[in-house]
Amino acid sequence: MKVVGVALPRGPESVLTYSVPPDMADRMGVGYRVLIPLGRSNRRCTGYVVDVFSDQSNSGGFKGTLKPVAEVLDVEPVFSEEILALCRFIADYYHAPLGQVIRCALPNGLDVADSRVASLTEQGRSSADDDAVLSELKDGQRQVNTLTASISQVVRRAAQGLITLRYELSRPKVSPRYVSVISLTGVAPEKPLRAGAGPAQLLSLIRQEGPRRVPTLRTTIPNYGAAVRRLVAVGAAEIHREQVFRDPWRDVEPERDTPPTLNAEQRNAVDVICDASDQRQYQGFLLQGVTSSGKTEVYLHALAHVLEQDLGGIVLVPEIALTPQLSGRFRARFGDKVAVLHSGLSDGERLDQWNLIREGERPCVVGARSAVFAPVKNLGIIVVDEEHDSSFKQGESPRYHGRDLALKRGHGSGCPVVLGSATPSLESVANVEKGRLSRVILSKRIGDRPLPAVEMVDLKEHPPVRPEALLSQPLLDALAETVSRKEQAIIFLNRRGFASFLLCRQCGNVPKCGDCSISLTYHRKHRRVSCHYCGFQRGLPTACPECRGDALEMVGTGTEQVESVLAELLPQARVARMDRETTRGRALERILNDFRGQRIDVLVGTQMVTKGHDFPMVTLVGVLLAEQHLKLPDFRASERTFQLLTQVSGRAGRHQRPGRVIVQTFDPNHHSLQCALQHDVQAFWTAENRYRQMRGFPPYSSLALLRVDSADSRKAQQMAKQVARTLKDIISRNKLDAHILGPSVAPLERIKGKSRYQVLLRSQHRSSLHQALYALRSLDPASLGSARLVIDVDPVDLM
DNA sequence: AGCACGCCGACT
DNA sequence: GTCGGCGTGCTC
Repeated sequence: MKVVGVALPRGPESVLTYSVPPDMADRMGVGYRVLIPLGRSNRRCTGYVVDVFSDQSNSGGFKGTLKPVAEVLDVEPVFSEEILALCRFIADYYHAPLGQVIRCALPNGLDVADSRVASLTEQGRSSADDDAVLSELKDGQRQVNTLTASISQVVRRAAQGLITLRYELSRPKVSPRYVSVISLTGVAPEKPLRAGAGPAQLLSLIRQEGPRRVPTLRTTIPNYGAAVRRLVAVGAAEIHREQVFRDPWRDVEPERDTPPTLNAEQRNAVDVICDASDQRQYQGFLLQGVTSSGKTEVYLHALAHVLEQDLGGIVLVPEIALTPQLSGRFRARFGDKVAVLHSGLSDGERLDQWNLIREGERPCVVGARSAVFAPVKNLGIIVVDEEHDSSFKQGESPRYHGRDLALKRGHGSGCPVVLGSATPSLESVANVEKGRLSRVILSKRIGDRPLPAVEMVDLKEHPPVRPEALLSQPLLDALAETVSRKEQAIIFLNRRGFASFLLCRQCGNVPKCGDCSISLTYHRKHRRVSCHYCGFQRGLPTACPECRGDALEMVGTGTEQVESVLAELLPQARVARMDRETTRGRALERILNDFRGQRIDVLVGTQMVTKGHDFPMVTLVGVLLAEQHLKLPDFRASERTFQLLTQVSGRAGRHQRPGRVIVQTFDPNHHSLQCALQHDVQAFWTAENRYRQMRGFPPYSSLALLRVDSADSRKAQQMAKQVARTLKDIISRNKLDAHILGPSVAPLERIKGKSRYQVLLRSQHRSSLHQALYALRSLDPASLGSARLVIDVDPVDLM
């Protein structure tokens, strides 16, 4: 009897063993999804087959009788051995359950599971009007967990014979979509159709234009449903079902472009990458090119080469940069070979893209971090654009880093991996020095255009003329000048809303979110305050919630305020704003198009404006508060600031006209700012490296952040102490070269009603780190109680 | 995650 | 006394 190991997307974290009924044995294997009975109720759940054994001796030490697999859900595997190997690595390295990792690697919404469904019995129906629980079921059966009544209430009524409970398999949330297509059989209708009527019109339409999708006839054929039925009835036409691919490009005109000629540096970069690809060998590259040096064109040429060899490629980009413009460039070059995968897609669109990739129809994938799991066959290249970007790290379990997995997958698949950036992470630079990555440099901007001149405006010398909007005179002058030349400007401030917080002039109180230790941000447009961490909102308080005084003052500048003050000070300019608030749904596309089409002169925005955009007429970039992030309690604060400044500066002067960047700051001497001013990446690394080495931070050590969350603050603190004690114990008992920092209260002390305490585990050797983390599993999980322990390996921020 | 079991406070 | 609340433990 065959036996399989099944990993589950949620719930039990270990791989469970099931026997395989003989009739299923040849219809499944590793990579198939199966339904398996679970628990004493044998509720059926989706699981992933990760092991197949030919007999029961390999069942992982489980003693009892194995339950049989209930059903095979797929006709072909949904993940390959290659992807499974990657998932196992992630489960190991990031200390996440294997099933959860596999779930992340697959499109959403495919899972099915039994859920408990309640319906009324005859007896229940007769008393339904006098019982709140029963009356909810009058319109038919309902899933028990959607009822307002508690489970025990429902169970009791079931025992009384008022309700029947049974399990029913939920439908998958997404599945392929089909449409009916009508085509001609070639058989002429026996009796001639009445000329001019619906059926005759339809017949001649199909004769002229070929098979039609039935729903499209609605507007062209009178009474189209009847016409279709009639044509089929007389034998002239037939209906078949055809899959429709929900297309994210639906309304976007396909463009074609011709590859430009590369300069010598670009040519060289493409050549070395293609060489590695031709040899089907893993090699890691760091493509370090100043902004506007044509990195994307290098990717495009390398991909073109790979696609010519009938191999596939994956391009990972930060979510925020995955605009229609960027993916449009790939589509313009490679047409229907391109699939996109990002959070803006509906589940249906994503499933269809994923299936097209799996079937080999779309060998080129452009997507956000989870696209590293894309089922591309015969990978010839993986590109990670803006590799330094912290959004490649997933903020929830499994907390993987897309860039590191790209390297891992390339290693496993034997293909080159290209990490591109103007401001590489210190980790990648260190990997160059260790010989793990080969550095390829693009030192020249396209067309030998100079880098923009960066000027620092010391806000102590030039106090903002409008303090509430952080706008100094030099910047305002430059803006006016730019607009008068019919050129465009970008103003960057990494803070949404109108005012960052309210301050009571009487008692000094700053209204905070009830669930988070975060001050509430004022949004003028909606006259509301909101918490940027949990989304809590309320109307603008008229009085101080503490002292009831009416002296609430707005403090701190956000993009909304900058937009409004600019509109007032520069009435001749058309000012728009781009941040999370103004870019809901398709609005991002509209703003980008308007800016590109010069229907906007000045674009005020958050981080969103810094990434990858290419606007020819932008000649001025203003940074309102450059040191904004330098004071954060995070060892990467300087690195972030340098990267952000360099990226945003790179938006200026990308085409014919020279660019100018004005950086406002109260701290003009900080080395991050100075290095960005001089465009001196090398100097920044040298200084930053020295600091990291001295303090023992990555890349000179490996870190894991252990965070304990609990609604009960004392419990969280107590558990963090226990985690620290356990780790200390493990370290000394095994003589590990690792040590811990903390426990300490997290910099963001409370989020969504949970108090957070943390312990930092640090080691020179990754293996010691992992040994300690493995041993941590001996921590009695029961002692955690209602507290939750989060393990974040290689954290990108320590907040 | 979901579900069963078991131990305590609020009612008849 | 019992009902029904929720904390704790298990799922091949």
